[in-house]
Amino acid sequence: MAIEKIKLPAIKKHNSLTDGYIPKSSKQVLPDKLLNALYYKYEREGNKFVMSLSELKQLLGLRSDGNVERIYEAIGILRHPVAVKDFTYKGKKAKWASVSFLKEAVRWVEKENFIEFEISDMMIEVLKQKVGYTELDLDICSKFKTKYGLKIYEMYKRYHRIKNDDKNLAIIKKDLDELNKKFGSEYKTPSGLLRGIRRGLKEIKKITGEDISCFYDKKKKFFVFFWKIPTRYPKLRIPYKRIDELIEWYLEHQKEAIDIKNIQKYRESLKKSILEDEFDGLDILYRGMMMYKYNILNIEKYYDEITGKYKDFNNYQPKTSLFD
DNA sequence: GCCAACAATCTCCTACGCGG
DNA sequence: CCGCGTAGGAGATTGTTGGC
Repeated sequence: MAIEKIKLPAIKKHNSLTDGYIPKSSKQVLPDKLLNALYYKYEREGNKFVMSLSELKQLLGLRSDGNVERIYEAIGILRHPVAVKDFTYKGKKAKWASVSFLKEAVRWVEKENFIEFEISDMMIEVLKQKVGYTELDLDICSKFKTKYGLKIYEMYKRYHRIKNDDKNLAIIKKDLDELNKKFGSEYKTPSGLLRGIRRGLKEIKKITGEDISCFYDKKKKFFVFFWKIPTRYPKLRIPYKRIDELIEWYLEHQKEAIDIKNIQKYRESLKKSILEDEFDGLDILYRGMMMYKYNILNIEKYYDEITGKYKDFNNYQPKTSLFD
């Protein structure tokens, strides 16, 4: 069936946990990936939820069997307490607190293939206040094998379009202490840390294709990360009257959408991201709709390469033979 | 000091067989 | 079907050493 050729973009997930506000994850990426996966569930289902082992493995990007011990270990790390200062919780101001991200995780005998999680609301609040939101794509995050790659990628997503003097270049500066904290390392010299950074940048390039560079400024004593800011397209690139139709088309072909509890709210968030041109894979989706719903083959006729905008099409010719 | 090369250890992933 | 344990390999991580 032709329709299977359309590759739909993954739903975006928020992640506010990118700045090392978790216990030192030593040499592993897994606790970081687990954090992303749990936050993803938290956003959808609140602070208590059950998750099957297979779903968890999928979210962590583990394809093989027999990783249970490693998962237990990662869960253990997220239960370590962290000291946090100066935040507001439920209208009250706190000076200091000792909090752990995960309150408890249980695997009951009677429900063997599931793990029951309870996440700390307070910790989520702290993280939101301290570091804000970063949109991450779990499908991409789960592919990382090195903590350097994942951490730098999270930073990259967070400061993706950061403003600088040079409008075409995003620049982030961090000193040795900040990065040691971020990576959970204890390097005493910049050169040691640079090795890991280079490996991470190489991995990011391999996984996402994004080109990020980094060097150490010896005089000012900080690391400089920089990348080209992609050219901005006009905000709305498809005809306005096609937006709702495109969302319906997306939902029809999006298996994950079945799990969404508040479908109307989800529709609104999709619309907003299309209006702001923040919807990953808009082109593929829109072209897919033109091609498979309307049987339009000369798509380029409606697309302006320079502005990235699509002209509307009027020739309504529904394809009737699609499912024959 | 920094860096490259070497080396020891660790992590991640897969394949396979076993048992429910 | 699912999960568990194990073995083994690729590659990641980190410490060390010698040269500049």
